Amino acid sequence: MVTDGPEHTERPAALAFSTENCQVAAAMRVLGERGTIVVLREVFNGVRRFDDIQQHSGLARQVLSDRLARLVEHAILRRVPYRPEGGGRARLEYRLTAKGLELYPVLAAVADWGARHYASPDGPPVELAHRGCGAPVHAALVCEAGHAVEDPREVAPRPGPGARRRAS
Amino acid sequence: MVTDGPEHTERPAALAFSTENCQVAAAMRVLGERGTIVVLREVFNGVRRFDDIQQHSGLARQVLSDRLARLVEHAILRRVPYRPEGGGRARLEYRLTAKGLELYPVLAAVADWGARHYASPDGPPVELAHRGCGAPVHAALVCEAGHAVEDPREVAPRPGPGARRRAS
DNA sequence: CACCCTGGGTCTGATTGACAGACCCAGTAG
DNA sequence: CTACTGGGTCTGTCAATCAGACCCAGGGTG
Repeated sequence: MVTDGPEHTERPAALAFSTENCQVAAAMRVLGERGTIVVLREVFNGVRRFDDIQQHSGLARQVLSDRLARLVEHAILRRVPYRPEGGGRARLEYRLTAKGLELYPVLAAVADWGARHYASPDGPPVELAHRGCGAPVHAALVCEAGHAVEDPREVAPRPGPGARRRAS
Repeated sequence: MVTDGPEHTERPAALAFSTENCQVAAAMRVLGERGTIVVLREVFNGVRRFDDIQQHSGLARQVLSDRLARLVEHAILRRVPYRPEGGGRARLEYRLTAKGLELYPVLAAVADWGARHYASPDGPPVELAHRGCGAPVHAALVCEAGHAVEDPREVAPRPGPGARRRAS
């Protein structure tokens, strides 16, 4: 289906299928509001308290409040109360759930693409490292037969198990 | 840095660094507006004409117009005029550039996460296949030493070459 | 030639989302 | 008791998105 070839004379196959249950659309309903990915970047980088996230990300306070609430509601983040060791009142931090940690490939892929195309001359300010060996970590495409898919042109979308014909 | 461990008593290291040149933020300035990823989904799936994209995605026409213009401006998509074979007026389609194709890991990662957490009982309506062998393709984390990183907890963010101290 | 149709937009008033700044309340410490 | 701080919430203003209508250019047809 997706090639960059001369297919403009045929109706694309994808048009015949419904997008109602599309996994990309469903994910973007959760992740796609302004600032959500940036909030996740902060938490993945260890910045977990409301005010720290707000100042480091530059997001407006009630946008941040809304985004955090939604991420908690979707079980991507959880609120963890704690007491600072030097004493003082109970505070709150936001931590990733297992579901939230599964967003690491999304964040890594966005970071890789951003670094490749928009990095400053010095390179990106953050890189991901493999704890085992210290080598940098990247997002990649791999197939279930174990092949590394280096060229995006080797990927073809096709109808999946939940594909439904559009009523038209 | 990012563990889910008991680090809440220390200031997170990431706070000391500026986010001004962050690759995630830079990418999200391009990709993060409402509907952009969904537009890219359409084009990756072979839906390339304005009206087809509009109807299939459900986006409002001037939001779509704006998003397409921005994607063209950022050299992610290009406009290609063509003539239908049965005759008729010149038409336009939107095609991915090489830079645009490099977003496949982003789209795949989003799709994987969406399918895992929000798929309908039948499963996702679209899957990606490896042209060489036909096996399904996924986004994965790999390190530069060649290891597959299966557990997100094995990933640690660290300051990269472009890391800059915050003035505070 | 005139007329019609279609494709890729653009426009408009109404609704919703984001902003800066101010404010609030609860939990501590002194 | 007062003061301070942390995690929010509120308010008026501005920006983004919506549905529906409209526009214009490039064709084909009679």
